[in-house]
Amino acid sequence: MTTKRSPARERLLDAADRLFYAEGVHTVGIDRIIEEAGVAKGSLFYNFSGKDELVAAYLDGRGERRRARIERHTAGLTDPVAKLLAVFDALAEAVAESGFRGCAFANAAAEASGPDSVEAVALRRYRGWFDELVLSFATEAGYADPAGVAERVRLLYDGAVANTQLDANRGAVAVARQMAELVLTTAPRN
Amino acid sequence: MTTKRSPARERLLDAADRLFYAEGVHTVGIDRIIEEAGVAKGSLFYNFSGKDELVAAYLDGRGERRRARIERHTAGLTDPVAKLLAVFDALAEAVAESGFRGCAFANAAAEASGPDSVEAVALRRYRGWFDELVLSFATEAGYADPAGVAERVRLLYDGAVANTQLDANRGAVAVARQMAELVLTTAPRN
DNA sequence: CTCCTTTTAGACAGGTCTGTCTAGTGCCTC
DNA sequence: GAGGCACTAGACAGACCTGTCTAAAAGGAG
Repeated sequence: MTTKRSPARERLLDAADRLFYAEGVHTVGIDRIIEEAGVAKGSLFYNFSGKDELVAAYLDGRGERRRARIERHTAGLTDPVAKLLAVFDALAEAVAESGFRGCAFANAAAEASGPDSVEAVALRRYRGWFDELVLSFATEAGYADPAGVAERVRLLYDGAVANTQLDANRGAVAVARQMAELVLTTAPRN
Repeated sequence: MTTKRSPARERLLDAADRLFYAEGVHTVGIDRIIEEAGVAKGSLFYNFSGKDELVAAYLDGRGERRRARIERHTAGLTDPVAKLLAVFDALAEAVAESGFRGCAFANAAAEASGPDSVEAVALRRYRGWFDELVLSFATEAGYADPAGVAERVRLLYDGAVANTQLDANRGAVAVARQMAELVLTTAPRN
């Protein structure tokens, strides 16, 4: 009952995270993953019910790491406006890592088979969390229209992600942060 | 040598446009397309060299229609700032149509097999065109930093697309346009 | 009417992909 | 040392998917 995890499971998740993110959930088959993980095919089906569950675990891991990263950047900050800006700092850090290819959830959902697929469900869950987080910061900051402020911040965030991914524009996050700063300092507060 | 097109080819393109956009290039097989088009499988391979060419033709059509839509919204306008804002009006029109599911190029590229795939090539072509268009308007408007203005407009545009798609947020385009207006009226000019 | 292009229906081949199954191997614990 | 857990290697089944092929029909143009 210890928290010790089997190495096969971890190696599978590592390989899935790398390959699914870099090349797409649909493009990468389980044979590629078990080969990269150095694991027998049986181990995949022993640890996961199937590819779908592996995909779900991959997205869960991505979400958890994103949550942790934002947490790390907002921890210690008391000003909610600073927290909103720190979300962009967290993004800048993610973008700076090699192999950035946009939002894992958005990419996975783009190739999903339907609105009930694990990819679509994971996307909705992630977006729900993210929307709520930004809205809670905006509310905490005492803006007259917190939902409107949150919407603008989200729009800039998504724009930065898309622009980085589509145009390989490395400065997009900084620009978005700058624009967010403008929005946050000029929006009316209670 | 007339411009008359074979109905089979057109019906194939119609079906491909609908299905590929709604469900993804990878998810939809040629059997689905020929069935929806009411056409024999042989006709697909008679009119196209294979699925890749059909995908390329689908994306070409999307690009052409987007170009025409923006052209329609900017035609008659003389003020380049108004032209930049008209790009958002064109987007608003596209978003209002039922079944909007984000950028066809970005979605296709997300499930592409590699950087040399027809999807990735089409995306780069489209982004090149779009970047150039926005930059040319910004230059025409006489901004001190046309590239910076273009970058901000693109970021807002992409953010609006992503926000509409990911959050089913119908007001995102209007918000993005508003923010663009702010950027365009406050940015320094020569 | 005749030629040539386009289209049809469907069988078929060859590939890939997920998932199952078997038989056996370490390894840890009791 | 016995039993259960995690894992291995690989064959195999079954589904799906692209693309080919055949034999024939429709249709317009000269």
